[in-house]
Amino acid sequence: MPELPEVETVARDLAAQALGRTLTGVIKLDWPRMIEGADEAGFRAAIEGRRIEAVGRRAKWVVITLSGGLWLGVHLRMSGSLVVYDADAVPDVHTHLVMGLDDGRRLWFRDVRKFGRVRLMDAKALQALDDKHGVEPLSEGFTPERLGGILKDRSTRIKPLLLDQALIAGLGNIYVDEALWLSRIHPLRPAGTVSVDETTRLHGAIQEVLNRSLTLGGSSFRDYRNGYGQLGGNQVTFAVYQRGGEPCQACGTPIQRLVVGQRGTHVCPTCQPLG
DNA sequence: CATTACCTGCAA
DNA sequence: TTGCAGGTAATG
Repeated sequence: MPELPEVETVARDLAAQALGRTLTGVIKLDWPRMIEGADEAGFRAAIEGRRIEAVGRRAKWVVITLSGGLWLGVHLRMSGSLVVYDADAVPDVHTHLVMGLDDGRRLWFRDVRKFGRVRLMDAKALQALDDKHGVEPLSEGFTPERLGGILKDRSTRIKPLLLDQALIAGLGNIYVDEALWLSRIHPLRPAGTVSVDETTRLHGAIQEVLNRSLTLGGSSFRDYRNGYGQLGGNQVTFAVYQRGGEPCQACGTPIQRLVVGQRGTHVCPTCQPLG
């Protein structure tokens, strides 16, 4: 899914629409396997009557703070969306969870591929979620030096390393390919061979591609929708992602598609030399 | 480190 | 019909 800019956009959209609202209960739940942290009955009972006190993001999780010390974590994985609709909207077969709000509107979780998850958490589970994720790449703590420390002495190829949520939280396949192109680093480079200059470029490129996408409301490659059900606008800015065969916008060389760590990967062989 | 599994839809 | 899709966890 949705990587950091998309999840952040959804969280902001939900905050704008549902902050202070109370959940009246579960209106539809037809795929109980997506619920974690409680069984179906427990989940239904737990959310009813809870007020939405905050909506934020950690890594690729939307984190909804409920009254009474309970949190809902929503992971959209590949195809999920989390949207507020009016009461008269009719959920389709892919909408697996609908929760009522006390103003009559409804919060839908839709997920064609059913990989997404809704996790009911207490304070301890929330802490565990936080602990298993690495530095937020748009936070003050993410400095070029911090990135250098993550890359240092590692023989792992740079792309799978950047996708490791335990090290840096929120990057996915799109923004890793885009950031590596922008910093002119080949995805197969062993992380430890990336120079200080390149690390500085990569740090700036990661923040640039994420911030650009945030400004445009995220990238709708396929299923992504924001918290209003609308498409994002950042997909038109892709330099390499899903552009295999097209000329590199910097040098004209055809963009190559390869597979790295089982993921489709897009690279300009001229701008991002391997050897 | 690589492979498999989880699911469905869509384009080639 | 086959392969591919933005993610992650579990398993050799």
